[in-house]
Amino acid sequence: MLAEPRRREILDLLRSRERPVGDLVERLRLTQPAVSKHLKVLREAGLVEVRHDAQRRWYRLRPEPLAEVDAWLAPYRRFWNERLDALERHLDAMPDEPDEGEEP
Amino acid sequence: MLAEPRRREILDLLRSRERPVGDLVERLRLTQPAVSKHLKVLREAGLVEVRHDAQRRWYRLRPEPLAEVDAWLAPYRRFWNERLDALERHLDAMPDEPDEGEEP
DNA sequence: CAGTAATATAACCAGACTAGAATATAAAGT
DNA sequence: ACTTTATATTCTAGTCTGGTTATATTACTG
Repeated sequence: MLAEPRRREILDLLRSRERPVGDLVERLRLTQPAVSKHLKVLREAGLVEVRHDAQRRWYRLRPEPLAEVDAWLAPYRRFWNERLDALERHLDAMPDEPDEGEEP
Repeated sequence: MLAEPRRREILDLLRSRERPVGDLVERLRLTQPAVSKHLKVLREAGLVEVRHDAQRRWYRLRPEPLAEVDAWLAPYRRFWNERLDALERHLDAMPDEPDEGEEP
């Protein structure tokens, strides 16, 4: 889902402002159907929403689902902060100790 | 990459402690080759690292790459916080207004 | 050294995914 | 009503991916 680079590009573009499909087509240098299909996926995942204005469809970002990703990430953030802190303390305490590491 | 549910499960398991492959195989109820392949992907993405202990391979989490994901997510976090704040203020200010969007 | 345990790699397959071309739909403009 | 503009959908072909079975590798054990 967020692995798809085009999809991430779309999200990045929508972060600054809402945009019609044609605008995204230009910037991504993809065909219009391809973009529409990505938008469909993003819509169904709840990551974007549409506003109809005559024939134009304005797409914009929706915050909630990314908050979920963020929530999933939260425990990892704790984890890596601990580890990095520990590393810092380690380096700070013993600045010329050889590394015990196992590199294949 | 992180879209893969099995891969996320593996990461979740490794968050608590380092584990040998067989342990992951049991818990995921997947065949051993499948797990080994996921681990390869995770290794190449730098998300996990291995320690050799006789025939056993102990896998453990590496913090750095998730920090990158977090960094990618950061601007979105700003975005949705703003939006949710705005929504709150909106609901607070006009408790019985019908819903409609705001333009840039 | 033969045998076994733990894991990795190879070969293969079925389903999912993406992109393109062609076509359909929807709303305006004339 | 016909045409144009903007977007969606369908069909199809190629690629990617995750899983399985079978085999190889690596390290301990008798």
